[in-house]
Amino acid sequence: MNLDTLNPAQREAVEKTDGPVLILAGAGSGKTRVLTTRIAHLMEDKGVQATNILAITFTNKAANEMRERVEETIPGANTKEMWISTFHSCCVRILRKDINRIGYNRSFVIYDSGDQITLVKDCLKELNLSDKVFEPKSVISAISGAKDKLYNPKQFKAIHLSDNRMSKIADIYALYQDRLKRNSALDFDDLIYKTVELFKEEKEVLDFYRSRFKYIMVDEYQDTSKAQYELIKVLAKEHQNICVVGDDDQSIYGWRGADIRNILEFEKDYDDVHTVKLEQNYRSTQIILDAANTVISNNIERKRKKLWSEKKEGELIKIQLSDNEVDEADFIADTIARVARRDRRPYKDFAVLYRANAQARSIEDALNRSQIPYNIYGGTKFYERKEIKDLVAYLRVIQNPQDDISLKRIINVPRRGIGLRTIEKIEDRASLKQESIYSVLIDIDTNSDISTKARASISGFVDIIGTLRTISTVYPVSKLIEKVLDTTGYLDELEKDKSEDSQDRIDNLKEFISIALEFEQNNEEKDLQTFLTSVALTSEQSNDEENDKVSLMTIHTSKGLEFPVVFLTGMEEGLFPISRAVRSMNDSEIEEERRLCYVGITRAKEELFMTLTKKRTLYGKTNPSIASRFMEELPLECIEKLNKMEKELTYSKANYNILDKYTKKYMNNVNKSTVATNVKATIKDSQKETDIDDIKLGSKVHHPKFGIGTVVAMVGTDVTIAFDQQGIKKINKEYTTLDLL
DNA sequence: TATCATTTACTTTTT
DNA sequence: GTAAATGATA
Repeated sequence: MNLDTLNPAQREAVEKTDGPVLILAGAGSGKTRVLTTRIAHLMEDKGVQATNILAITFTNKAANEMRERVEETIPGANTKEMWISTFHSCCVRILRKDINRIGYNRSFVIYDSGDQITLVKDCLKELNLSDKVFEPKSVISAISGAKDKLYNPKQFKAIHLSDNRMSKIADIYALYQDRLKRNSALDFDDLIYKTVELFKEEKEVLDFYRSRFKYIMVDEYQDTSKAQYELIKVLAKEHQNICVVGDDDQSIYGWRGADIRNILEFEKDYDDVHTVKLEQNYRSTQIILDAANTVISNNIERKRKKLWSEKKEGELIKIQLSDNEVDEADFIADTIARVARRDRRPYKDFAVLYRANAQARSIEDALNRSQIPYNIYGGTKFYERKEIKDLVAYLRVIQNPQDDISLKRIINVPRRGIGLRTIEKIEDRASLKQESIYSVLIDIDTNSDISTKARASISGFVDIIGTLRTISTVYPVSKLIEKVLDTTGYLDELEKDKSEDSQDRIDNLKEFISIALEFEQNNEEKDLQTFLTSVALTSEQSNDEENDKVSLMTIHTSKGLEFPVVFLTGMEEGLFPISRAVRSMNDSEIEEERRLCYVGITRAKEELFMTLTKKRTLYGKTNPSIASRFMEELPLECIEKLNKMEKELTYSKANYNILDKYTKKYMNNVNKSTVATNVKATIKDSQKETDIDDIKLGSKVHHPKFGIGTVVAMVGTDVTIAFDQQGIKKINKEYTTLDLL
């Protein structure tokens, strides 16, 4: 194995194969190259068998890339025996083999976040808890946090004994787990949690994998959770041949359970850790690196490192201030067109990055206007579309009829006259008998409290599922899907409706069939269960990367990618760093935002543009902007302002306080008025309109529906009015006729 | 029970 | 601004 092309640090990281190794790999320092070379070195020079290697990544994409590159490095290597996979698919593989030892069904289904919400709602109903007080989303994030930290419901309850709300959530957690098990389902967090549990409880299983995985490598280690950390630790316990690669400065998934301490304290957790820092950057110009280094140096909690490059200084970072998001987008489109022409760059050299998906729209519009082709990454995912989820629910029920959540989703889709009342009755019966809904459906005839009509529909449904179940064992998945769409009448229903929307849905379903066909071609195991697993664990949409298009994505999504020209947009307080207005951010949240900014800057190879606006409309509300504090952290010698920045706009303590006050006041008004009433106060198509400028704070007005009131607040296009009879209401002045008194 | 109107939420999301 | 969830009505 020739290691001469590596730099000294990279070479050290490759050659130090035994014992714990921490590789701190800065952005663009060639870490994938180091990892693949290391695997090749293990096999070629150290005689390690492929079966003894475990390489863990976070994305399927990274796993595939790594496997391909190992194959390139050692042609003919038998990489099939090597486990190069994501945490989740690695765990599924382990669990499918042995989860029955801890009381689960080996043919479990995997629930996505949508299913989780449905299940939590069911649990809330059963516990008679309000979903207003216990918002399903926040309940799930609490449960997910608990699982990431390896707390079972009992432990979770014990920790939060003094906290009433949290201890109620612990009860929900307990029921939630119970229901998952009864449905033969695991959620994403369970995949990790249950594997750790399996290893803890079944020594035999643990020993098997311990002796198999003699060399373990973990990529993106800064993103591991406590549970993932524990999983690796327990596997590596004996041989200690564990190599983790990561960059604490690129830890941007703290909100998803990633525990940055895992990487910061790796040296404490293992004995005799060999640490290698990869600081030479092969990606960006020195100016871009200087900017990135300076910004990130404002973080306190980090391992010191400084990226350097042999590349030339390069272009200054250009900063553009626009009036609003439309102008910002136009600037981006114009600049792309100009630079593409000037430097003869293909469109795929450009990326437009933003903090929130909602920003994409205006950019899309501008690119469309300029006829610049683009690809959007992220947003609503393919598998989250209603029709796809319905279809997947059918497939799941076929594979595992115990899956109540999926069954309830499709029992009346398309409508077959099994209404809410009937379902409720069946559910009651199921929980009484501690059985699955499907088993109640099967002997529905013995059920007297259900109408004959409903009973007929139900046995029709049971017949359909029964037939499909029989077919499923012999048909390939693509054929099975066609059968499902056909026999359930799902496709018919869509075809009857001639709307554009339905045509889109039909196209999506066809797309799903071709995904199934592709699956059949690429996999040795072609059964339904394997297909469903792959659907659950894959979210990447096949964006045609071959094409010459500009890339639009969030900064999160851009991690690990690089582009010659990058636009970082919306560099404004409140948007980046983002804040949820009411609650101001704490230091660690700001540090994570700053790391995100670091990730964004370091995506650029040659040119970087940063854009911001004077005022921005987001979610239908227009607010004045203040420059992001990260702009102030850029070294002056690295930047060039394309237009003059106004003083009020720059980030400073004083300006920030003004914004803060404004935001608080704004939030107060919104809360008060929306809490006070549920009555709609918007009237469209009004004949005449009162000139809005005439209305001032304290004005007496007459509203056609609510009568006389006083204006107590005005924000954006919303007027909040205290009515004499109806209480406080928020009214959109653009759509309402108000008579000034 | 189905459909329409109205309200509500809305950061990021590798699996 | 907008999709999805909820609530009111036929």
